[in-house]
Amino acid sequence: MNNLFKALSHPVRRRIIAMLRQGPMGSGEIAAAFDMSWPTITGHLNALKDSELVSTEKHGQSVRYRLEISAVEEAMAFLMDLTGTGSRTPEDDK
Amino acid sequence: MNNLFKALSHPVRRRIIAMLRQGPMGSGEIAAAFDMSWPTITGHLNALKDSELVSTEKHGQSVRYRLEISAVEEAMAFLMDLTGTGSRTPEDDK
DNA sequence: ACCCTAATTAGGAAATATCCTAAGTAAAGT
DNA sequence: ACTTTACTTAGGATATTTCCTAATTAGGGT
Repeated sequence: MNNLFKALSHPVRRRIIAMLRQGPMGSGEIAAAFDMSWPTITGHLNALKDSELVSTEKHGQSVRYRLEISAVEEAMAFLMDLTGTGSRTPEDDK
Repeated sequence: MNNLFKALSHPVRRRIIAMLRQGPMGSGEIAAAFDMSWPTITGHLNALKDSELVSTEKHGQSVRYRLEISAVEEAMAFLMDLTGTGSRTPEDDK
């Protein structure tokens, strides 16, 4: 939960997940879209993986990154709870 | 937008906004709920104010912090766009 | 005027994040 | 076996965040 919002807190990582909305992409393909070194992007991808916002899948020598909607929904649930009037547990605050 | 997610990225700040769900609170009242110094909590409150997730209102010598639902909704809109299939603009990625 | 209560700002130490270049791994082609 | 392609890990400089204590501001009461 904490890693989730931390992952979302960087503009580059948000842009990456926005890109992945259209479907899985390779690491290099993602890196090419940014004005930063490939290793830096790998670092951001690792952060996204730690947060479970993305998952990976090897396809030969390339690695495809896929957006994990379930994690996005988890973040949304937290925010929804803030706007709604429903009941909540202390669990939500972690 | 960036400040918004950055504000949400710290567990203490998330707990604060969860507390404010039940209504506005004073700075000291909030600080008392944490095992940290009051100035540290003031720092977090300032971060929340910068992100526009909370607003303040002076009431005599005490300051009340209020949750701003509109900012929560802005964050939610970003996430919703990720899960949905609707069209999107580059504006969203900021 | 003086003090108390409520809260913030200042300054600084320690931890974490962000970015780079260089080096390493691993699959695929020749 | 060697090379190329695709990508990650290692190491390190710099920037930012997080937290503390001490000092300050501001309103209210006596």
